Amino acid sequence: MLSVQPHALRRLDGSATILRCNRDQEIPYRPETAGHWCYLIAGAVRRSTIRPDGRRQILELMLPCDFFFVSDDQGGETVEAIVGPTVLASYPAERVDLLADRDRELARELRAIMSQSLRRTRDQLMVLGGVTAVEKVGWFLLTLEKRASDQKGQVELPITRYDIAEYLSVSVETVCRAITDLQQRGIIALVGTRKVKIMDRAALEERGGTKPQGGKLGLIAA
Amino acid sequence: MLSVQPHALRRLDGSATILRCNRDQEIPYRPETAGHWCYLIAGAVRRSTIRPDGRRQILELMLPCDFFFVSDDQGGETVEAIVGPTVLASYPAERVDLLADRDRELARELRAIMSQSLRRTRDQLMVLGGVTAVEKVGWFLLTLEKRASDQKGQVELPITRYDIAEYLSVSVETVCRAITDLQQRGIIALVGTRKVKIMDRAALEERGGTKPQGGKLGLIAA
DNA sequence: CGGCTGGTTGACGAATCTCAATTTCGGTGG
DNA sequence: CCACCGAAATTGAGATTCGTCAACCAGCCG
Repeated sequence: MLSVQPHALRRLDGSATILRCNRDQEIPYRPETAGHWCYLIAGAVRRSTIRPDGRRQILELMLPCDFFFVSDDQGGETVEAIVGPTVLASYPAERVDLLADRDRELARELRAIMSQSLRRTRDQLMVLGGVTAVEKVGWFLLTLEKRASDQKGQVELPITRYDIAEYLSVSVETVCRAITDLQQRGIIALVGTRKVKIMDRAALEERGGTKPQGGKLGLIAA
Repeated sequence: MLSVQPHALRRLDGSATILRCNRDQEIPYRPETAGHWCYLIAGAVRRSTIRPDGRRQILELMLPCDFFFVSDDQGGETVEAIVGPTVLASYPAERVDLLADRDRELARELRAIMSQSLRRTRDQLMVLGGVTAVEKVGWFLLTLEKRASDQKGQVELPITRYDIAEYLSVSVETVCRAITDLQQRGIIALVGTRKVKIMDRAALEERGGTKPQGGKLGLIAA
């Protein structure tokens, strides 16, 4: 995942296939490939897995301009579109590998992409780890604002409460209660059910604690 | 992190520096570098971060034969030895990058390493996510057995209960209680406090649910 | 209008955290 | 070799948070 399109990756454009997906539809792939890299153009995508107890855990959330890899054998993971029309560009892994073999810049950017994906996963891990439900939701809102700020201080929620719950590993009800709580304390304000205004960022960061470090793109910043 | 030393990485040996660390000592680095890759020879290493509430979260646990990256600017993360004498080989990032530019096989192996690190982090994330404390500990024991099996069905715990607690995001007391519980049900047996025999693997996997997928090394298995 | 999905709120119980006390283990010095 | 010390490990009791179950509201679409 990467929010800034690195320029070396542009050289892949020639081998791109445009995919359009509906809601809850798995990202398609051609069985003859070893997987493919995707660049998300519009919509939202989740990488998720099912727990033995039947609940779903969202492992990664992709938003427009993110770059990510989809293996054909996800080993229990599924990658699917979450919202209405989701559009993405797909690049066969073989071709990417071949290009990277000859293009050192591309190779480094691929490492940078994975590095950032790793960083985000670690951030998510830290949040799941311990903080309270309100803090989890607060962190989620801040993260989302950094990644997909509608306007400064305003976030359009691209996903349902259920998805948020599965992303943060809490029950839907708890997500609702947390949002309500933040609202009543004047830290956020809801516009409809899918748009959030951040009224008191400091409080949100303090409670959420974990200032999500959106992350510059270090060259191999693990 | 990688438990199998890929052979292309051997070509780095020329530029290796051997580091020896004591317990709780941060992995040293030279300020003039952009970071370094490390190959853990003996001991154990943790990558951790401090939560706003003061608690520490272990984000990654490195065991002998693991390969991992240490950035000089960890952005709040620290990487340090956990046990007595920890020995590792260090390779400056610049040199690795330069070599990877010319060595496609090395470049691919680097991607594979990061890919596995990502997979493990996702596994950990999933465990933190929802399961009960007993299941967390069970999963941890199984994972550890796969990565560092003393003998089959026997695990030497390289780290303290406190570290386990910080890795699994539960309190130390809860870790103890979980271990006691597993013992009383005959699923595991303790030999001293730092060695565990797995008596009933099936039960452990079932309860722990999440069968930790130690992970073969797919070439770019994201 | 009726059904359905998504969202919200309340009450209750279970699991975990916190605080506190106690025991075990390892090493260190006499 | 033994006594002693501190860190690690364990156990208990009470407080708190969160999940579950259940009811209810609000758009949306046929």
